[in-house]
Amino acid sequence: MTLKQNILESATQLFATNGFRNTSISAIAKSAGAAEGTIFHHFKNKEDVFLCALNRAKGLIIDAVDEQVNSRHFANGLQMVEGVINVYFCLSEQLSWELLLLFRSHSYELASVNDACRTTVETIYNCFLNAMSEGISMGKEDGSIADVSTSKTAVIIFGMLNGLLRFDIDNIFPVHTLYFDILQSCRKILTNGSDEVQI
Amino acid sequence: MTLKQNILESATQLFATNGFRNTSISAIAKSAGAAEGTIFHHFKNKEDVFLCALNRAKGLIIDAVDEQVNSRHFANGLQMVEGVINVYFCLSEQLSWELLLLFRSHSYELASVNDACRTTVETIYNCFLNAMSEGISMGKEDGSIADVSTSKTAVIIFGMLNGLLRFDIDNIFPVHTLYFDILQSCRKILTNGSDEVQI
DNA sequence: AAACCGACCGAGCGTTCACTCGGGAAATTG
DNA sequence: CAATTTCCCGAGTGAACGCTCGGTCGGTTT
Repeated sequence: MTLKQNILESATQLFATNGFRNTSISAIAKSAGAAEGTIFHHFKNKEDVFLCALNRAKGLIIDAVDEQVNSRHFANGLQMVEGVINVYFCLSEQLSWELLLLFRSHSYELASVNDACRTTVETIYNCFLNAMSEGISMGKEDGSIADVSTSKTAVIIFGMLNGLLRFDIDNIFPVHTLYFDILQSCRKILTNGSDEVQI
Repeated sequence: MTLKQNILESATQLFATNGFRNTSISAIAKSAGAAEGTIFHHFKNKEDVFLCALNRAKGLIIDAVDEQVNSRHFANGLQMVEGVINVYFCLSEQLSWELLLLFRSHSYELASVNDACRTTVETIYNCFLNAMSEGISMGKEDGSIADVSTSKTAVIIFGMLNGLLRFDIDNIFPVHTLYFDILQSCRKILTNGSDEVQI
């Protein structure tokens, strides 16, 4: 582990927990065991640190999705969608710092003025959405999913996961205990009748 | 409109758009047409300004829900739930500053250490959740809604709305165009079969 | 009229923080 | 080995900002 990587990892954790503005360079330096000057040797400025941390998170998230979804085989489309949902829940624990970083408002605010940031954020979201869409269109062909709009349904289900996960993060409701209920709700959205809904 | 109210309104808009840390007292003062000292005459400190703005938002939101849901009569439970969903979408435009303020991370972070803030945030969320729960249990009695867990389903649907609304706010997807698709998905969650799903 | 009081003002203070800079140590190159 | 580059350090700087404080002004009370 090089010092530069160490800085990025510390920055990820601190930005994720305290936000961009509430995280000082000196705090990152202390956490990474580096001097303040060292950070500005490796990165242009504080914003660059955030961007590089977000890029690192993008790599980790995409790799995880590739490994746990894209390289796996699913019996049918519905199961693939459920696989994506499951991966998202798992990643919220395995890569909690990285997802928290993505959820920070600074990511979106920076994305609206910085092209590099926008593509990074979009890439992460599309990674999930594409996998979800692929599962839905596969399911529409093999009959496990009803005739719904692929892209719209993907956005709705993904938005639902995001909203519920944020409830968990923000300590509003312990949504993790609702995993099976959420899966059930997603099945209802994807299948029209109750006949196909079973555990 | 007193100067104090003016300050709270300006604070709401600035906190909502820029966040707590990125909003300076001087900016609020300038926007409200007041001097910095005046703000500290009416409020203990910057955090107090935020808290009072959040409390003001709570009042506005609860009044709106009371007026548009609790005082209205619905033909059945399902329609009441759809009414709550509709109100939530409407409020995201009518009271956009107030909802944005609630969505700011500072609200949750402050809520975890400040009792007054926590009850304020909880009150706002419970306002929607209670209305939703009431609609669901009513629907289970009149037959318009299937036999689902009232509280769990309320959280899931509300979480879905929250997640999708944030997609809109964060400029990830223009979710407002999906209103009818979202309603349709909620109906599927609330009713087991496709027989009851119709526009 | 005198005393009082709340609303309001804005200069000033102390702190925090992003960023610079000059320099040292280690690695790389010729 | 000398020269050069890379990595790393931490004191110093200037700007931003939360908050204090002494003061003015208009209305109310005695």
